[in-house]
Amino acid sequence: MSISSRFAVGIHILALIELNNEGVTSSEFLATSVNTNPAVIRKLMGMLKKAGLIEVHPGIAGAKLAKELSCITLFDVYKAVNVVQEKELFSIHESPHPDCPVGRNIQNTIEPLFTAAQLAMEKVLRNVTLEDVVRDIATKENIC
Amino acid sequence: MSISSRFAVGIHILALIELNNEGVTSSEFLATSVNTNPAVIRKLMGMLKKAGLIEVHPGIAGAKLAKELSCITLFDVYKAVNVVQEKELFSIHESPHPDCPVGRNIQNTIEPLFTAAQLAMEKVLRNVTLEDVVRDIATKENIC
DNA sequence: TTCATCTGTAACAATATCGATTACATGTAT
DNA sequence: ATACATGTAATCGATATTGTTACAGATGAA
Repeated sequence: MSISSRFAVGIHILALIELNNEGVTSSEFLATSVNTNPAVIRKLMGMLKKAGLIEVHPGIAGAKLAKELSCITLFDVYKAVNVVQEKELFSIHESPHPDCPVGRNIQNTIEPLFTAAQLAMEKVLRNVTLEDVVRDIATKENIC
Repeated sequence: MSISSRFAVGIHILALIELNNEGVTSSEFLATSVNTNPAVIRKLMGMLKKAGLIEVHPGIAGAKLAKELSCITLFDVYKAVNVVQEKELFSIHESPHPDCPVGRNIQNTIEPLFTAAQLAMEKVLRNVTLEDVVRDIATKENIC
């Protein structure tokens, strides 16, 4: 199991919109960089738009960031592209047998533990902004 | 996307082996409590056995814990049942375009961030033992 | 107005994983 | 020998992902 690459692609899209700030960042342009289909990009752009992260308009080429880079965290992207639902990173088997002490309690016992683990992961995502990502890319470019 | 319920079922199995300590914990007994098929349980028992968490023998009914409850963490179970590979909780799109500054750096930039998030989640799992789980179940039983 | 170009979106296929099911080989004790 | 357990492979339906095609709708320029 892996979390959908929509998350990684979403980050890619936002970083490229920023670094291509003076150009027109169309779905086709993005698709070439990501190496996928423009329709896939447009679907993701729709999600990012709905989450208020980018501005994009029908018939008008190009997307722009709707927020400061430093105000967009990886968690914002993660929620925008809908890869993991709240409290559902781990799935719990349904309908364990109620006549068994373990069966009738396991869900309630495990759920807060799983949620805590998920929140710890998400906390790391909250503490990284797209500015950090873009800066890292810029640094790597200058070194090479 | 959700992490396979094999993890939750693995915890269920180990907790029930403990609480049924004086009885015979066969795959059929476990399957009834979990509400699934005995073959599913046997497959999981094989994984738990391979990881050194339980003892179980062909032809002999019942499984026993191979370690102290307090020495088995949720992380041990998580690794045993093979639900998430190292550094692969998040998937990253392959083959981004090397002619683009973002395309040629995004993977290296993102990977450590994703790994850090995964490790934070796993750290929580390392800090919970099956003893904690069983104690919580026992507490819930006494209250009811 | 007409046309080219872009976004928005739906439908569909290929692939992978999960969980359940069935079947059967193998091991053990009586 | 038989009864019963584990070990394991094959298969199936359901679901999610990713890519692909197609087309409707919006926009701006000729």
